Amino acid sequence: MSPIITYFQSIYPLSEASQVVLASICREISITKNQDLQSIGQTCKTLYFLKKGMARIYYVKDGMDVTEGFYGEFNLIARAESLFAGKPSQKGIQVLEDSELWSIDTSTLTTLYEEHRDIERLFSKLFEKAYVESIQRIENLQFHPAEERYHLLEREQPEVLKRAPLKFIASYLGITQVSLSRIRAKKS
Amino acid sequence: MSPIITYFQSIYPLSEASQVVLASICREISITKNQDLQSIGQTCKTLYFLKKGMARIYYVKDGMDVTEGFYGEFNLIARAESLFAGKPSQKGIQVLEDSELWSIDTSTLTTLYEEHRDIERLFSKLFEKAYVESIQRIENLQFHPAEERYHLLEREQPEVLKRAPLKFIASYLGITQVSLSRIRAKKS
DNA sequence: CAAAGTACTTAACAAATGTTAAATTAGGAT
DNA sequence: ATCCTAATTTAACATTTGTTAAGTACTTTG
Repeated sequence: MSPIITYFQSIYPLSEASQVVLASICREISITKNQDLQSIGQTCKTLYFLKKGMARIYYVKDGMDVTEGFYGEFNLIARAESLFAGKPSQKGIQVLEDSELWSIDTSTLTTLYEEHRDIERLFSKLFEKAYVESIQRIENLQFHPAEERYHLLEREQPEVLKRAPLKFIASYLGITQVSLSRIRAKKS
Repeated sequence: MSPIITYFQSIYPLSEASQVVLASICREISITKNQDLQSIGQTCKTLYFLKKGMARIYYVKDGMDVTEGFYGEFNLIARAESLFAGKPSQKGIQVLEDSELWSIDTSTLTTLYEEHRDIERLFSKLFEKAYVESIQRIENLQFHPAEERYHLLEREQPEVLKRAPLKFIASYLGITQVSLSRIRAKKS
């Protein structure tokens, strides 16, 4: 049993048949450090789940690279705003290290929905999960000062602090590299 | 045809039968200014759509009242993090003025999903929409300074500036009332 | 190994936002 | 209308964060 199917089962139970057909449309791919999985301007038509490695979604604002989020193993990676609207995304997906992942073509996936209602519900649940995470992120950004946001990240995604360069972490937290360096210095 | 069904149709087309059964579970309710529609601590089991009026979702952090979002006519109002997890919400829903709305009990709604797949998809779409809005809100909070966030709100939800008191708007923007007053003063 | 680039830190100063408190204005209640 | 309260603005000062620039340390590469 592929580990991604095991993961899916933990989110929403699937029939035998659904497991098989879903596994059949998951492609395994590898990608090397710093490569773009999806570039800015492409319309999101593929979902990804990391088997090994780490990725980020980013965009460019006023010429500055801004990291919107970090994604580790088994996290759903997609640019929802593009996927749901069918429009080109202003965001790209990049891996921070050599990574292996599963990719799922969304148009193939949605054709399965008719026959396999459990698959449709599985992905509804995955997007619900992503939605709830985005709500929590709003809370963090809205009322925690930069230093608290840093410690929150430290608590909730400690791997990010080890695996991502400072500039990505800083823009993710909504502050400058210099500010982040200052916050780090305070700790010791 | 109830206006709420017309609105639903614009999101996802429904069969005649689905329209009728869905309309039958929409209850119309009225509530007076400053009342809580849902209190902090309750588990979210009801979805609301405003017919007339304005509402906000809020929570309390460090004794401070924080407005998470403002909702106008036909907006889906729900505390998703509680609904999807089935756990009590740390957030409340309050109306800012005398309001009329439709309420939908979620457990009744989900029983309709089995027979009416279009209804299930409609609500999936409504939550997708809310998800995309939350992603945009993250972008706003992450990289716009307070003054830009204010002007964004002015552009995207101008009614809020007229209908909500300053303190709610300030906490929504993630700043103090005093800061917001300063920003306003600059304009003229 | 040397050189060049990248990542990270530190410092000094500027700008933005927070804090406290007082002054002003607007609305509601009687 | 008048009083009372809540909402908003203004001011003065403290703190946080941004900006620029320099310096150190670490990687990569020839």
